[in-house]
Amino acid sequence: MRLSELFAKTQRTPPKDEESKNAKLLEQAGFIQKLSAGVYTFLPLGLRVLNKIENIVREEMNGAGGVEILMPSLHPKENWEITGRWQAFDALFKTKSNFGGEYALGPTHEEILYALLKKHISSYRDLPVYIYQIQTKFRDEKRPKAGLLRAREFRMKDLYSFHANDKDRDKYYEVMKETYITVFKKLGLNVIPTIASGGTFSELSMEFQVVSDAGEDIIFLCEKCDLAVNKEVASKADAKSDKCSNCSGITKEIKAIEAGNIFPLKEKYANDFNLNFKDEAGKEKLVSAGCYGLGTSRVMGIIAEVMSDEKGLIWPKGVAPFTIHLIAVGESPKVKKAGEKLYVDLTARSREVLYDDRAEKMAGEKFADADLLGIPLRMVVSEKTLEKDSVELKERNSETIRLETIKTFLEKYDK
RNA sequence: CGGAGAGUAGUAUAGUGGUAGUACACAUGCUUUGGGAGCAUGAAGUCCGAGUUCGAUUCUCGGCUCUCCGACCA
Repeated sequence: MRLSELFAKTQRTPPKDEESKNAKLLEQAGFIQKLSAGVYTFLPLGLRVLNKIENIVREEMNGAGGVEILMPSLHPKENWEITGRWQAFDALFKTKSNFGGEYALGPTHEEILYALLKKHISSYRDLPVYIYQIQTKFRDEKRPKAGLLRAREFRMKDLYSFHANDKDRDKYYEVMKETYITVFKKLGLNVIPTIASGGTFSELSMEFQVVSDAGEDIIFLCEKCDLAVNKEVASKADAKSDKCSNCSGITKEIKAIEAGNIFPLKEKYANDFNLNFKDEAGKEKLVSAGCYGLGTSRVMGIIAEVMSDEKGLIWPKGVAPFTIHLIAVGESPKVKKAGEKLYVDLTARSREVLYDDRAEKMAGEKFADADLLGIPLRMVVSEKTLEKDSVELKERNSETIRLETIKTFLEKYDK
């Protein structure tokens, strides 16, 4: 993409109506734009990051046997009355049709998926199934905050697994746990699997926490055996603030952000929806389920929150909006021509290049923008570099600048 | 939902009971081209409503919005 074609501008100063680091940086760099509290537009660069994140998640879910679908956001009131959550779910957005009928804007999709599956599950032969979607969720938060970390409208991957028995379900829970660890690694995030509250229908669950002062959660992490327990369930899990319940090591109290959460649903909603199947003996049984959530837009916020310096964002390679930020310095025809050619050649080699071809911009501003946008590799072409048929290369997370001939650089991507 | 703070141009800000200023961005022209350039000209703004006042962007009240702290986060 050419920067001259990117309508979304960077700001020289951070926005005054944001306090959190992720919102400040992402808005200043033109990745997102606030519409109202907790409601953001994803601008071209931000959407690219979000898509990268979601594609990594998608790939891993598929790898774990997940089958993708897309459910509606508009949920008939009736579905939510079946579980009692039309009243019980505080953050439920409710709306009405002008022609009759009330709806919820989906904050989670058990109410829809269980109803859907009644048509598709009737025998143990139909199980297990692993169904997921990546979709926009709505939660009427009393106080949205911290940019993408707690929003009213956000993106989430939610996978639901359905099993013939608890043992099978527990096995898949472990599969998902490993899958989540892999996913976050690919996303470039260090997560701490943490024992947490499972809410009303299961004793415990597992959260994937990222250490950050911006976090809303406090976890107890053992320095010796790496056992982590969310403070909210410390007593339940027999964890203490200073001593590990597992190995008697010392625990630290750390602030963290929840990036994902997996937990058993057991038979709770199967009971509400009467979702059952015939086992081998022809006996009717309730389907046992698990639920696995991962906030993809929140992950984008977390990365911005924990990976940056005073100059701007620093994206991990896997989720960066582009792999190369190409800058043409100066306006000489020679440089312009070389820049164009590099852009075309690299794009032809499947490199994702953001080309700063803005003729009217000073070099300084281009460099400042490159730092702000945080693309992993900066490539500069100028009169000076062309004297040696070269380009200048600099990683965003390093100060080292190296010169490499254009030929050598391109050859790396030939075959 | 309780508490606190803040709303002035696209962005960031100054200021005043009496014609609203600066910087960047924007438009036009000339100059400039390796870390947010220079000169000139131009366009663009006081969140909404009521009250006080001859006159309110400024004072008072109400509302709306944003941010932060707390509660909540199934």
